[in-house]
Amino acid sequence: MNFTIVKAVKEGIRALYGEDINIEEIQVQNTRKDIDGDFTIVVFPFTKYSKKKPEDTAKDLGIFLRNTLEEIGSYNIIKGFLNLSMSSEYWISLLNKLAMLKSLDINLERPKTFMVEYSSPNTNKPLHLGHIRNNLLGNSISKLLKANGHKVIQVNLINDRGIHICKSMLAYQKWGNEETPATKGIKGDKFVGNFYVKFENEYKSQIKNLVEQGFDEEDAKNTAPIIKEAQVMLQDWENGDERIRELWEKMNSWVYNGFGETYNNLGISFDKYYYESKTYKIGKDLILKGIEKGIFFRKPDGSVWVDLKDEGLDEKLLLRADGTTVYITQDIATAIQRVEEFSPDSIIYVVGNEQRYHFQVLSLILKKMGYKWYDKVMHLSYGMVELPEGKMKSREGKVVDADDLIADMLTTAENMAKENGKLEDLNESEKLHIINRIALGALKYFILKVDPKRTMLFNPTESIDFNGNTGPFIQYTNARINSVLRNASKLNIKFNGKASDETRLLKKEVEILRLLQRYDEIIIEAASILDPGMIANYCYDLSREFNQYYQEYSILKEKDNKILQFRLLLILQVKRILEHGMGILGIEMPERM
RNA sequence: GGUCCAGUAGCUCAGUGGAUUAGAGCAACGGCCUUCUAAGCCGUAGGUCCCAGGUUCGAGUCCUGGCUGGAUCACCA
Repeated sequence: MNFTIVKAVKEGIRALYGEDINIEEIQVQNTRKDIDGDFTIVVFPFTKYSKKKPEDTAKDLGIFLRNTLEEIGSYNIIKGFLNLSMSSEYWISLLNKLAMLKSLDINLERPKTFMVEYSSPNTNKPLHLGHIRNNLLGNSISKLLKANGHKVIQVNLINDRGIHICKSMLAYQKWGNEETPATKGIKGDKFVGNFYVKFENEYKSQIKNLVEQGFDEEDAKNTAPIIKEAQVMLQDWENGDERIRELWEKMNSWVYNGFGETYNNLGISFDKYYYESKTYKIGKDLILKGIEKGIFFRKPDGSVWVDLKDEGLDEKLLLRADGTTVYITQDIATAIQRVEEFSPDSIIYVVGNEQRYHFQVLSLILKKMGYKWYDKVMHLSYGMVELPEGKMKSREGKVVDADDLIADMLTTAENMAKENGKLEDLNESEKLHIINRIALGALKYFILKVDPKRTMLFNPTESIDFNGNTGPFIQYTNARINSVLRNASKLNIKFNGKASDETRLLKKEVEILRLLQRYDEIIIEAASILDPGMIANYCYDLSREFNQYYQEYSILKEKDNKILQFRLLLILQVKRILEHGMGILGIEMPERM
């Protein structure tokens, strides 16, 4: 419709003032809520053609548009703004068209292929709230792109090797006593994470001792015996030492079991896993070849670097002096592998904003290596989740653990249901199912409604809300609609799934239709800036509109069958869009609550 | 110090092609359940949109400078 109006305005300016204007000059916006109208045209830019006051120009244009477009019912003018109100026939046909759509996904002639990498955990510590934001964002972005008609490959790159893993392995060797997650009765990732903490504690106390003996801080960090041992272990690992490899595989499998449980709870899955341990060698070879080609250079100590000064950056390390690889080494290899295997149009890395520099460097190195697709590497850089006392630090144990948080949400959801006297007539498993959806809905919505690039604050003492602009509010709206539809069938109301042209519409109904009309626009825009928050806020607005409508007017008590049919169709479409939108956020709707 | 990001109500956040009187939720206060689910609805109160300039008929939005907070510039990942 938007475009139809723009075209008509262009014609109008030509007919009225004889000027052929650029369509960029024509601004058609959605009319503000408190003003009558559906679309607003800003007429200020046209006054230079009309040589008239804005009000008079708007009047000319209003008359012209009303005569040209039958969809326009009426118009009004406020200052330099021409507000158009569409006819009720227009809205009803819009609703009927929407109802006939098989899918709310955008239909694209030429879908693109996106690879979305997210989660990418280290196998030395359990997941925390920051990872939750990452996982939810990655998952939701993938769904958002799919809803836009694209093909999406969701991948997870497991950082399963490196000095950090050796730290927990070493601690296990020293203090593990052959315990396992099973004998201890705790989740595998937690079990391994504990040993990582044990290492860090021992490391810290060794540094402290050395400093007391007169070493300076840097020296102490480098010469502490335990870090030396870990470095040796990393070399042994790279050399394929069997005992080390065995331990490594055992501990990693514990971690994967633990992560699997958390992913499962969050409703997240991947199409493909990449393991750093399998790609780092390819990366190393590529670097060595790069030296021969003169792309990279070796320093006297044997370490390998790339010089990015001509790109405005610094030198960057690619291989350590002892020949072991760093993070970026395998990222280079993985990117190349992915392009060869899937030739995606874009690889989106969902990684925290602290790694901006890293991905800038990655892309530039690929460019230097001669890969023309270097600009397909896209970093979706999201903000940290902070606690009231500041950033979360896993080494200091100042984190909100992912599993604990999910468990807390479940308890809260259960208490809320009890308090409100809900779900009492259901059996345990039904109750659990619904509570689970509500708890996760609250958590997911809380995280995803915030613009990804913003640093967000989480206050654990003020637990996540279930009222207001929240997931449960939207789920509740949907549950109410379900209830109306159930009652309709109990009352033997025959629903014919079509609205009649002759239905008279309430103002509130038009407001809802206006929102429904914008849904595809919202999906497209949200995808273009990779912000699921837009979807969340849209669903909230729509839910609010519906609740106001619901409170003020009765659907099922309506005597006029035409109106009743219209209302049923309207709320069914609201439900459909809410489900679709929340689905993009990875939030499932309970049938009732 | 360089680069990047952010600063909107007491708190958490919308406002993303400049446009009509800057919006929600939470917290506070006051109303609405014999009427389709009150996890809801209505109302009251709450603002120097960090500051100063500039562009514009018009700036929370664009530009410049500054202030504050965060990230980053590692043989960490």
